[in-house]
Amino acid sequence: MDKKELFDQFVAFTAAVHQVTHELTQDVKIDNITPVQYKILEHIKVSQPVTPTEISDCQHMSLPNTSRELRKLQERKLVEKMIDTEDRRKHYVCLTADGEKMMKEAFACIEERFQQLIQHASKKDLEDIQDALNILNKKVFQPKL
Amino acid sequence: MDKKELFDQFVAFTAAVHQVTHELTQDVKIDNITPVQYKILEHIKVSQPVTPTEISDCQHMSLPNTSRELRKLQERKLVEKMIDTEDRRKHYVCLTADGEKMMKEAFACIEERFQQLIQHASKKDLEDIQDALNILNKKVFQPKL
DNA sequence: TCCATTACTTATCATTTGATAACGAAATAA
DNA sequence: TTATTTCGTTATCAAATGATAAGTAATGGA
Repeated sequence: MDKKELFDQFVAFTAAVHQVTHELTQDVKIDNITPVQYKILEHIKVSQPVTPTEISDCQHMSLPNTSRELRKLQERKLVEKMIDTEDRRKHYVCLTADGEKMMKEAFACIEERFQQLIQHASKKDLEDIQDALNILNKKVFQPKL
Repeated sequence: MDKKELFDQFVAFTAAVHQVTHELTQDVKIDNITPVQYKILEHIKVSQPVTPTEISDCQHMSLPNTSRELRKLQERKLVEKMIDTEDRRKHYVCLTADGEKMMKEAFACIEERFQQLIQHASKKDLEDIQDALNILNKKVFQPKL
């Protein structure tokens, strides 16, 4: 087994993943949301409640810039902040009802495209895919330990 | 087999792929290259010779903007253009020796990090990973058809 | 020949994103 | 109490990216 070969395969694979991700998410109709703002909303959606610092770390952006984007999202009533009662420096960010609705629609659109992508897969194919996802998650993409 | 469940798994997986890709490529020492320029160089590296129109399509950017970035890369002697002798409207873009060197170093750096990522994988693990990559490529991420 | 199309360029402008300094309020440690 | 640290904000500036209009040159077809 050639590790170099595996690397080449890995590079091609990640390129394909990025390509497909782009196709699935492009032009998802969410009015006037910038890519960065969408990423933030997506992150809040799956991890809420979440603090600005956590968003900053996970999205690899500075806290001031995170704060700015959160303010814009808040002004548009897509997210809301709450102050931790224990430690009043901490803010918890959640989606508002509007924000939930928008993200739900976005995910529905993406899921529809995804289902189209695998529409021709047999029952066995689907199981194989699931197994493959599990293996790669466990052996390669697993976030630290 | 629940297709909805598979979608959720897929979303989590692609998020993990993007995360790992970011970790592998962040701070790859290539002096003053912007992310977009790096993507272009990467694309040229694996597909050269390539035309501006092809880059424009694959990188999802307009031809004028592609042209601008290529000019900057050309000014820095990282890429060079040749005119098609058959159809003199077409330009073929390639990496210069400097460009090749820079990309080779970048890939070496990324590969080193990748090998670290799978350093604890057994021989069987590596085979499993390879199989999983093949399955996903074929069943899901395969570019059209 | 004239016209339409293709491939690419230049120029310009708006928006998004990144980086940094300076500040405030709350918690914590001395 | 007085530091010091943490979490978050505002403000400002620079750079990267996106969008669009206009232009050139080559091709190919009528």
